[in-house]
Amino acid sequence: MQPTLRQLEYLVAVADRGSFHAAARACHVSQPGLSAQIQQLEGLLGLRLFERNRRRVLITAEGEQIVQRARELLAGAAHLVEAARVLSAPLTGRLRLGVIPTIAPYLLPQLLPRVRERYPALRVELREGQTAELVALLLRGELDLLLLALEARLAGVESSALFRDEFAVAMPASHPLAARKRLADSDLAGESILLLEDGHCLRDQALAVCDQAGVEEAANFRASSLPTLVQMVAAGSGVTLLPSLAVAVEARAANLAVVAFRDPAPYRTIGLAWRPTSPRADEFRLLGELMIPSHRAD
Amino acid sequence: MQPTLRQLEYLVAVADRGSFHAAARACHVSQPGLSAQIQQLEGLLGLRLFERNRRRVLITAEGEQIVQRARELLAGAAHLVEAARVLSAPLTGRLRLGVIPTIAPYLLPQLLPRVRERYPALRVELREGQTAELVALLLRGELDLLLLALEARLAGVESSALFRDEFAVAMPASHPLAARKRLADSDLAGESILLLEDGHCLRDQALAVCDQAGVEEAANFRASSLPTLVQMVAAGSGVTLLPSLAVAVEARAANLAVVAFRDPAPYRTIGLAWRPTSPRADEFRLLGELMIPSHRAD
DNA sequence: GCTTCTGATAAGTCAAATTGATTAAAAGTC
DNA sequence: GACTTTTAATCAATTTGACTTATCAGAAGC
Repeated sequence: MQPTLRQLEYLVAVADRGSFHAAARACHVSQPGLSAQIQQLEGLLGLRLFERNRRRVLITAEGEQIVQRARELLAGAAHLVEAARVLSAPLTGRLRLGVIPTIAPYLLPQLLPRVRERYPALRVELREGQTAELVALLLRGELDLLLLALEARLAGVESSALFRDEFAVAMPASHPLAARKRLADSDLAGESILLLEDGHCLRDQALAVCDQAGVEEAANFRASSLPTLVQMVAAGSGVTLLPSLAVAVEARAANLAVVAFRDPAPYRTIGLAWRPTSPRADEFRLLGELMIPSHRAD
Repeated sequence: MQPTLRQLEYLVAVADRGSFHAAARACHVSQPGLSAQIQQLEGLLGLRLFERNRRRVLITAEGEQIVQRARELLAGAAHLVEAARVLSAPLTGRLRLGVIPTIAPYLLPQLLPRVRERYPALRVELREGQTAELVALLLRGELDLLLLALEARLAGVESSALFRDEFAVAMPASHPLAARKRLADSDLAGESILLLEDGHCLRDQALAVCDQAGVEEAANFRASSLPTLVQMVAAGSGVTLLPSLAVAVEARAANLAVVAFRDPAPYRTIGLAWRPTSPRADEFRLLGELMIPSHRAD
């Protein structure tokens, strides 16, 4: 014979709360009803799941193991239902999206209206944060999907690349290199390079480019955001690397020049990430198509 | 809301058999009862799982995906029940054990009586075969547990080492080395080494030892079993490597001498292997304790 | 000693799964 | 072309079993 999912729900509820009464309340059933189901489950499995001391409920060692399996099973059932919902109506309901600060202000203004138009039943809830924080929230189940740079260390998540975002060099308009059409890594030699503060994955990627070019970061200066960084560059404090995504917006600053690298230009990879167990992976790939620039352009 | 496990069982049955009638028969319910449950499931999930043509049942693309998840869920439920059975009464019921031919005749005669004595409710069903064949059977679910040498390529299984089985050198009693107490690798130089035929993992391990010792296999001879190999050695055709496990039995051959290697002697690792998803892993480790020589000796 | 927890028990209720009989449609058979 | 067979759906009746309320017995706190 087989236990029912409901019995397993009750089991997990009692294990979580350490009380039949509290568990019954949480499951919206009466305590005797829940007790009966637990007893039936114990009979079915042939072992005692709880020690009842008249005063306190203690889970047995065997019960602990069964509870763990029950949790996985219930999660699987929830995923099945969620997968069905996705299949019957993809991209509807709530989608909690995390975006890093060096993407959000540049991609979202074009993206969100397109999403609203294409998937009007999708309710996007945004959260801006740095990669490490977003990944932690994703794995804890407080976010559904991340939009970020895939070069960062992404442990325990599944991801899909969307497009390359090439770096360019931003400098004061008066800078000697400002008149050049294209730059090589080596042209940066001797420049004072300004970067974002710690924690931004863009900082790490820019540092990697500097490493390769043999340039060092300017001491005593780290900006907390890209707009600030650009202002400092425009004010003549140095040069910086700017992702193409940000150029259209940030290059409007007065006294700023932006010059691209020669091919092959350094780049970061913009992509999506989700929990490997998420039943919505197909949905996310579909949504990703809206985010690719060639699609935005049409 | 949540589907019930029973509904998922019915779903899988219909998907497997392509017929409501056949599925109902297999589930021991009436066809209307099963139909009703499938309809309810479709309503619950909000999608059509089957296309009914009045004549033939076709599963939809969405249904296919749900069925796959349902299968996993049902397997998980079965594993939970199985785990409970193991917890309440470990080492009872049927255990289908696969053993390789270079272990079976030497370890089982002592092991099986001990198992019968210690776990009288355990019904051991034996199957002898080479590693590759046994692993395939294990993964297909036709065996529960393997007893073999862990040096072999074991993909997709979980394993646990039991003990080291050191190699010794078997030779004709008249051989010049037969009088030595211990041998080094280098003493084998110039010898004609006889080995088992292809497919035996013991052959690969012995070859590795020969490689290290710089000795080559004798051409034109490969034995199909250890006893044959030992007979050939006793008849003067050459020398061979014999695992300690086999020495007690095989060294009884007339005109045969067996000499151990100096420390560190080459060895193979005898261990157990099972499916990573098997709920009986704890049980297997328990059984493994009976197989360790120090335990056999008491 | 009283109250107030705890979980187990008993009896009755009710929703829902199931059954058997039947129907409608499609495909094969003569 | 009429007949048989087989399909899944439908309907009414039945049974099952999860659920409820009311109650009990033991343990702890005041």
